[in-house]
Amino acid sequence: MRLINRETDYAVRALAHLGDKAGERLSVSDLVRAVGVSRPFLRKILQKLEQAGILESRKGRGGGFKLARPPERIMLGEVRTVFQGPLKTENCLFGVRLCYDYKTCRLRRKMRDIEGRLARELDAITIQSLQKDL
Amino acid sequence: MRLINRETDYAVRALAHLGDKAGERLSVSDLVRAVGVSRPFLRKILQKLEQAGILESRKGRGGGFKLARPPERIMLGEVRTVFQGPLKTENCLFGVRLCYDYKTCRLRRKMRDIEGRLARELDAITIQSLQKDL
DNA sequence: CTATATGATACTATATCAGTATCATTTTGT
DNA sequence: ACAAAATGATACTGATATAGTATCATATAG
Ligand code: FES
Ligand code: FES
Repeated sequence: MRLINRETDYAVRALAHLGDKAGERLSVSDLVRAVGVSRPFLRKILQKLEQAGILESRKGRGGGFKLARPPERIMLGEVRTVFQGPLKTENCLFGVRLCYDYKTCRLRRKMRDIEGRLARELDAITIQSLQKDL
Repeated sequence: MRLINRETDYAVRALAHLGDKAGERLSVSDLVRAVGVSRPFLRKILQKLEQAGILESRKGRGGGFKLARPPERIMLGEVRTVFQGPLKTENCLFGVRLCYDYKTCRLRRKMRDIEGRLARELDAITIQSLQKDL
């Protein structure tokens, strides 16, 4: 199992690069160079980040993307959720269906605690902490 | 992302049921009843557990499966690894390829720590702790 | 008013997950 | 010996998630 997939990976690299540039707006071309991934794929990723409110975009000549917030307020956990969904499932963390006895299930509580801790740890990593020029 | 998939789920239920029976050998038919999953699928799961050294099997009439170890020495993390592979990847936890600068990568270390903690937490949950008759 | 940039969306390919089917081999009871 | 009852090994199929591409619409600067 991968905790972090390709889209999240590229997203974080792009965000860290934008963080390096201290709030500047960059074009997809700039980011393609920095991240090292195909242009159409990165475009899709950036659009998702924009929809999630992590990036702000501007269309037209001279357009591009900039961070919607300072890099110390963008968390790895949040970025991960955009591309891979939340860690928690609604009812039962353990498989799709319910256990034979949901009410008395001890594992459910334990797994919930573990996933909660994991989520907090992922949220403790900010984009700022991943910038080059720290 | 699911921390635990279906195979691991069913495997744990089967193991917990075997634990309830205190080292008894049970047939697939017994376990199908206890776990509530199709017979061929459970068979595949049990065979993997046998290959992993978590179950012992006996063929032929009156055969079946029993725990290869006491339930307090079978860990959720180990079972999970049988079906979903290890948490850690060799080089870089972050995506498939290396970062632009592997040596100076701060994220790699952080993710390694997080994954390490997660693995320890999963290993702290034993089959015994999930048995009905605790 | 056009070149340049992103927005929206649909499509394709590949990998992983979930589940089924089949035949071989071992063991036990008669 | 032999048939019934069990698991072993393995190949196959369908569904879902991941990874990536392609196309046309829309906004903006000059
Ligand atoms: S109710 Fe889902 S693991 Fe127990
Ligand atoms: S080297 Fe892989 S995340 Fe940095």
